[in-house]
Amino acid sequence: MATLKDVAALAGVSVKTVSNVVNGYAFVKPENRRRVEEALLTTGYRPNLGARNLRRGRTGFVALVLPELVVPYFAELAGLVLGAAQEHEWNVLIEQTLGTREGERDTLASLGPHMIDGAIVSPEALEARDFGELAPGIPVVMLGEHSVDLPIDHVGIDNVEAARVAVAHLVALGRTRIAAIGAHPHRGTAAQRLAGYRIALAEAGLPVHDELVATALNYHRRDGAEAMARLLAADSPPDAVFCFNDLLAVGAVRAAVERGVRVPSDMAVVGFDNTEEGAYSVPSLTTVAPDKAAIARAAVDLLRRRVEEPERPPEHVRTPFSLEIRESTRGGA
Amino acid sequence: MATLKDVAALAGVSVKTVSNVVNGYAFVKPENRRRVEEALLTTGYRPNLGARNLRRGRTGFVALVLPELVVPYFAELAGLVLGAAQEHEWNVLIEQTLGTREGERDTLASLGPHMIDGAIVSPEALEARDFGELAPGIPVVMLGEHSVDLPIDHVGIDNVEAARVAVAHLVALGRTRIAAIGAHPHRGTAAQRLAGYRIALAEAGLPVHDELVATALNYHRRDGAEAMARLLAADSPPDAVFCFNDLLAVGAVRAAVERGVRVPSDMAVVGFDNTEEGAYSVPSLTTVAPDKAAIARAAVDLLRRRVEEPERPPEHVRTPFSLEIRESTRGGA
DNA sequence: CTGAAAGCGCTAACAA
DNA sequence: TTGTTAGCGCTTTCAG
Repeated sequence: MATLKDVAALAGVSVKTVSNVVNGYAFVKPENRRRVEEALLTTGYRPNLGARNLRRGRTGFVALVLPELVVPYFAELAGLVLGAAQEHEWNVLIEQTLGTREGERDTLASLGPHMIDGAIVSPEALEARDFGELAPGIPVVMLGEHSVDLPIDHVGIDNVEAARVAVAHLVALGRTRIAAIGAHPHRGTAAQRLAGYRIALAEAGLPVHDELVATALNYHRRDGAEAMARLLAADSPPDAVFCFNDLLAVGAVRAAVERGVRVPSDMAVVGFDNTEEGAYSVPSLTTVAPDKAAIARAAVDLLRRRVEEPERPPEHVRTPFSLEIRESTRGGA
Repeated sequence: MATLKDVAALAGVSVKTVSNVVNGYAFVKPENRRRVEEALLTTGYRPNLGARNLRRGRTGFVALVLPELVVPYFAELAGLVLGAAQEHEWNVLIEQTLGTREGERDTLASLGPHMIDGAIVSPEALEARDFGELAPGIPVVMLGEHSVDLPIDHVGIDNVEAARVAVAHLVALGRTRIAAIGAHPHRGTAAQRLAGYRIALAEAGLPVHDELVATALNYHRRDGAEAMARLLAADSPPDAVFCFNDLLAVGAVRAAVERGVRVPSDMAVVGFDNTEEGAYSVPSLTTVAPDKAAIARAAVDLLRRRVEEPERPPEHVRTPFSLEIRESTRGGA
């Protein structure tokens, strides 16, 4: 593998000149430039980015730390982050934490402060205060949970309002026993969505029945199915359900259908995330649609700004969302 | 950020000793070890992996090059590769090519031979011969398409046989007008699955009707829906369809249902990939289930062996698959 | 405009 | 057992 030195020797110039050509420095004698370019070609020189980075003190890598790639929301988001990062000439290192706190700690710790220029973290189990000690000196942008008190850049939607809108939609349909699936003791977003749910019910003058709030310790299809099974087994089952993500909703729909409960006539279902899966499922899923592309762009952008200017005050970017109304709350197929 | 030198100064020893302690070298005088460990702690030293790698000549990174993370099969596979790589202390850099040939070329080229120890590539548009020139000197393991003539490590299932088994299942159900969705002019796997489809029909003494073979230039849900719409609009529509991936199948089911065609009674559907989505869709999807964990493990393992021993003859690992029979070809819901 | 040389932080050969 | 030192390949003063 040819090095700068090899090229210089072949072209009969110093490494400096070669370096200048490679890095597009303007003032190089045309004759030298020509010879260097020729030598570059014949050697098939490729700069050693590791060495360059060591010298420059940056790596060209950012880490994207997320719970699980099998969760479509994260897969879609990851794809968008990859694209956004590419525009800033960043390569993305994806790390799965599997949602455990150790996973999230280890990941950030193991990369060390040297291999990455920064990290975009979508925390699940991680607590706010972990961040400081965890990634000392690593610029971090946080996704999802909104904790204004933390001095960390953050991007996400207004989860309370989004949940409120979703449940208000069910109310407007005339549903009165509206359940929620996805309550979770330690997840900030879960708490916020639950709050939105409660607000919507209160606004409608509907009581909050505790037995209609189903906990889900994971947000997979299976958990949604199990939660729905529990709700249906109760004395007076719900006539609608707001699920805290699309995966839960898909599982809930499946469990309902298996028991002969028709969606949406017997049971209206709203999800959250607007994954492509939900748009094609039968029935298609009404869902809260965060602007994922905006989230990805904002996160990468925020990270870039923080890298360039480490001392700037942390920023909280709120991205838009909409409610995507589909068959699971309509008459349709 | 503390360096080795800082630690050495603080502990009153040489960098060598500190390096020895950090790297777990056994023979260090206990007294020195103690002092170094203390200095390590008070400085909060973290090794600069970039520098270490520059010295060692390896990077600790592997690239996983795939078309799109929004495709659940790739998301699931990526998750498994991440896990398998972790066991070999590799970090994974995920690159999306968006299925274009340029994307695949650029990706491999841009990383350069220096930032990654190797690459696992799931090609879509890339042609066999591209590989040599593309990644000169980079150890590469190829996923998916099986091209024995290429001197490159490779892992995948027997696509011809898998397709044959899938279609034979439809035949056994008594279906006689069995369509295929997913024919593609340039994809090796598409050609193989089509071959398996033809073999199964031939074995059953069924004719191959060209109008029952639907092309799909992409393998997304939308493409499946469109293909199914075309098939249903024909004079004598099929009574079963074999889709070359689950996404196509999901789209096909949706298009059928929208037109009042019942699955499976009017139209049996088989997919390919065994994504979680298919297991929870309504009706749940019969599908060819490749052992994705085995693929991920084999790929990482093959890559490790190639990195260690660059001159070994290329290997072709064939991973197992099974046919997962669910509601879309059964009586069920 | 270009060359020589220092040095990013680390490992390893060689000495002591 | 530990210290000294030479690089890994690159960028970047500093001279010239």
